[in-house]
Amino acid sequence: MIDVRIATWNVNSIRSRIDRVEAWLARSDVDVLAMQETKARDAQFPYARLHDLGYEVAHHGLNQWNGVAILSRVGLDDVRVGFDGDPGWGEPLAAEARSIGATCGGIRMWSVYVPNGRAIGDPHMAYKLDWLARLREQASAWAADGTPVALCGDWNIAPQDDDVWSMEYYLDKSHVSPPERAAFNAFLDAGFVDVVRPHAPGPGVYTYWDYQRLAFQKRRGMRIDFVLGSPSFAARVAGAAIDREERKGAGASDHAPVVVELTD
DNA sequence: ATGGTAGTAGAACTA
Repeated sequence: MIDVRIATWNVNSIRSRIDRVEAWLARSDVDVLAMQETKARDAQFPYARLHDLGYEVAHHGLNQWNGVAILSRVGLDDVRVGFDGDPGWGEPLAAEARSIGATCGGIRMWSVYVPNGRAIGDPHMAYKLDWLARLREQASAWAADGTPVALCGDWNIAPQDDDVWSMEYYLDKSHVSPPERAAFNAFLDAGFVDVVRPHAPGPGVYTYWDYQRLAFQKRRGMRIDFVLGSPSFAARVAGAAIDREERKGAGASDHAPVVVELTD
């Protein structure tokens, strides 16, 4: 085992964000990055520029939507695209590019982009809940033998009232509904731990701010990006932080990177 | 005020 810095970041298009991603990797010094919403097919992904920074890269992208990747400079083995039981979407029903796993520095990393339920009662909401239930089943199995597992990504759920800038605003909207929170809490009940919250407690601590209505400037955000660690992973967490500085300025993603430091 | 921004696209869809 080695000391490792891992991170998760919804980049909202790798092709439009590659300059900022490169600069952030250089100054953040992370060893492993789980990326979501690359919005690119594999053939469009800028592998070479990330290789030049010293990272091995596994990407899964089928079209202009979704897309997930894992970057690592501490090994990238046993890459797995998707998980058993992914309910899929569309006609014909097919798994979207929302999950990829790899073993990096002894950690089983997963980059997950949980479906956006859009609205209460929307068919996308049922898909989201089903997708999460299936992922939880698999995640429990991955961690059952004591393997350190990290489920990293954009969960599109704000599990606690303090995780949104206004519960009044989100009343009866997606991301805060009881079924979504139950789907998230099922991971905690299964033994996974939100390893960032103790090091970045709320209220007022978020990972996502809408591009519209000056949400970032008005501090109107949501905490929806999480690293959920299995017990053996959580035991090694020495620190964590949300890099809200990266949300600033022209050309920022609407999500901030979330960094977790592990010790031996 | 049923808006606003940003991404993929090259019109509308997604978030």
